[in-house]
Amino acid sequence: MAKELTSRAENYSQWYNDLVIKSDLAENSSVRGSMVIKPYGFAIWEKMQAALDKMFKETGHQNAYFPLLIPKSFFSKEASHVEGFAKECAVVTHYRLKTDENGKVVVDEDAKLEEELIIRPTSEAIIWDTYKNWIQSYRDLPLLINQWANVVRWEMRTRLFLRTTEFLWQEGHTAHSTREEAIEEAELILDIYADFAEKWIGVPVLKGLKSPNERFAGAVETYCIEALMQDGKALQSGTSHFLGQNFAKAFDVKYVTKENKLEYVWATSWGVSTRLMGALVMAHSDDNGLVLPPKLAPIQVVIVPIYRKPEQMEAIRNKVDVITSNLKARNISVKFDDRDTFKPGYKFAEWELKGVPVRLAIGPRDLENETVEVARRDTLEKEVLQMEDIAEKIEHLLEKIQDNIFQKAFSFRDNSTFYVDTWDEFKIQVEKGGFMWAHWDGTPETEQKIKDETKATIRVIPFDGKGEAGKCVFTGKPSERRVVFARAY
RNA sequence: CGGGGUAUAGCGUAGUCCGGUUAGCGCGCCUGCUUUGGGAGCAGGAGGUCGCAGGUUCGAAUCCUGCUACCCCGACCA
Repeated sequence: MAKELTSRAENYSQWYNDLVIKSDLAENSSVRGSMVIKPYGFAIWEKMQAALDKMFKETGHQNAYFPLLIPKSFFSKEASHVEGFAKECAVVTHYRLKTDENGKVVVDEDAKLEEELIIRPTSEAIIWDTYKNWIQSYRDLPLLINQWANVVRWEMRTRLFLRTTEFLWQEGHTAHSTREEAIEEAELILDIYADFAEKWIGVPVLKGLKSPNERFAGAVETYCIEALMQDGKALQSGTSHFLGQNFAKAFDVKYVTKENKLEYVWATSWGVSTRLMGALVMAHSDDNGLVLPPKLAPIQVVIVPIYRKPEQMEAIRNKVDVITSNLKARNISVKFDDRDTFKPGYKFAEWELKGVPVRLAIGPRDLENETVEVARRDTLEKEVLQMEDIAEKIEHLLEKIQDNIFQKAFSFRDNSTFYVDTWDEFKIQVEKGGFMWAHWDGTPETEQKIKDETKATIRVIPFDGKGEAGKCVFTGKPSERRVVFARAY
């Protein structure tokens, strides 16, 4: 294992890359733009999945699975949807390989598909084509389906977790009988996402609407949660779309009302992806490595023995067995690092790099005094505690850590949030990073011009935005409320 | 897709300009002994089609031609 991590101050983006690789979350694969998620990283993703999946099910959603390959013609049905994704679709054109005269494997040109298949960049098309058959009556509604899947978007430039060619996500697709109910659904999901981000990942988020420029292709309204990373850039962390009747009309999905009238259904779609892993890494970690929120850490407590002789190790092991079973009884995941091939100092550094929230060290001194050294990853503080009720103390400590990293991220965001009223201020602040609450005249043209000049976009039109009126920071035209600008990932 | 760069062991690199013994070093890996409260030390060892394909030459990691892949900066994006 390499010893040094690039520091955040030195090169934030290098730090992020180093950290993801060195902490064993993921690595680049031999496939352009696609990563291998390694067991340690995947364990975190599985915990995210489990928590979200539970929340979806508790709110009446069911999981299903739809095909990876989508006939090309399906994409031409919703015009703005195609336009949004056309430039980044992988296309399957043949179904067979053969060996040529030089012994090389080549595509068999005789095996050309009648109609090309698109590897899903998102599943609206195939799902709405299916829903057409599932929905006839108001009794079939609402239809609340979620899918855990992989999708492919042929991005120009990729970064581990933040943007990869193939990524894992969940996508919810719901159908409703009224506009109001669909909007309610989109908002409900947004609340779930925000809750998950804050209570599990420990990342505070702003909730609100996207501006028209940033809206999902085919949506009437896009809701989002937006987080702020340590380098002052924003990360869109989840989106929930109110699709109106766009997809119902494109795929001809109608239902009969109680009054025996034929109506198009109302729709939503919503998703979060492995990008959340990127948010997790960038929000809390430091120059020593990952800092994982206890609720998502694959290993919550690691125990490092300190010993010289085999007899000491045995005495420690006996003590550790007791602690371990007490912790497990409280649903706390523990690892006893009894590898005899590494010294304690090495192990301390390694588990720090991997972000394990709590580390216990037990040596001869502790056995003698009935104590244990407890180190917390978030603050790097160490203290020696009495062994009595240790499991309970650790359980409380984990809660405290979960809370502390959220608070820390919250005050970071607070200190990186600015009210900006003039264009000069805007241009200066944008270089420093952070969320900028500014007035905007509401036109896509102005947003585009601001983006062209500063690379900053409207990240979110927040729900809790103060209703105060003002003048657009760029054009000086009247504005009803402030919106949040930032440079984004 | 535009601009720039790189390709040598699992990883990071020296050597390339100016061709010449057996391609060197660090990390990691293997074996042994000593070590263990913040990234151990010593000794020994294994590991290389020098990105691919041609060419020049007595001789190519090094020079020439073509190809490929990857990285960085833009435009695009969850």
